[in-house]
Amino acid sequence: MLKKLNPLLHSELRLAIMSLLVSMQKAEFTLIKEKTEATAGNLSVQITKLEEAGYLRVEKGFKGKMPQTICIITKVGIEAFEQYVEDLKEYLKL
Amino acid sequence: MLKKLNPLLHSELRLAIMSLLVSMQKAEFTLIKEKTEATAGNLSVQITKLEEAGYLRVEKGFKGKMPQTICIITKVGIEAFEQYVEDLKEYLKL
DNA sequence: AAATTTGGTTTATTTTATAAACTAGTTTAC
DNA sequence: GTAAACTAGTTTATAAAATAAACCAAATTT
Repeated sequence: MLKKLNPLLHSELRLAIMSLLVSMQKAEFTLIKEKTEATAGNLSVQITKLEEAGYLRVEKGFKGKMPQTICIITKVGIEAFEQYVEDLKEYLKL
Repeated sequence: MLKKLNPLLHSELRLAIMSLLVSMQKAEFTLIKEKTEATAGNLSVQITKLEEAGYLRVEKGFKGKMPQTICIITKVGIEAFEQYVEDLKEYLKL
């Protein structure tokens, strides 16, 4: 019947992050923060969870003198997202 | 940008309940329990939340001598479900 | 050079989901 | 006919998750 939804993706903020990255491939922390309107703390926590799952990679560097965190979606992440979409479609009757 | 998802519907079990009711219009507690594979306690709690939101109506009666709880989806519930589907589509890029 | 802002992380709190325990009655087996 | 097991739930406690608040280090502005 209905498949169990991936709990890592079935979260509004994490889904928004992944949705953004599916379109853009990579994005800065600050951009993700603007687009999702999340607090920095919440975003930091959720990015770490996605990173630990291997759904994205984090590259830390500097932009001028300011620290910069870039998130890059992985193949595993893209596949998980696509699977989640398929599973959800059955709930939504699409 | 991305709309805020209705938190009442963005829950795996509650979404499964509503998904079922969108197809069937009404269903017994026991049937919903079988189809969703939820525990009775969890189901009871989530049905109450959906009822309090006016997304479904609960009718209590007896089937022979056994108590019976029937859930009937409301217009408000159907509309909320449809709106949720529209909002989610943007996250899923459908 | 003090105050504010940027770009975050860590920790604490609140909310939510889930399971365990309980209630009330019914059916079955002795 | 009564004890045991089952049905159909509800209530309460616990676990997990989301979120916010507090913090840190460095940069920028005044």
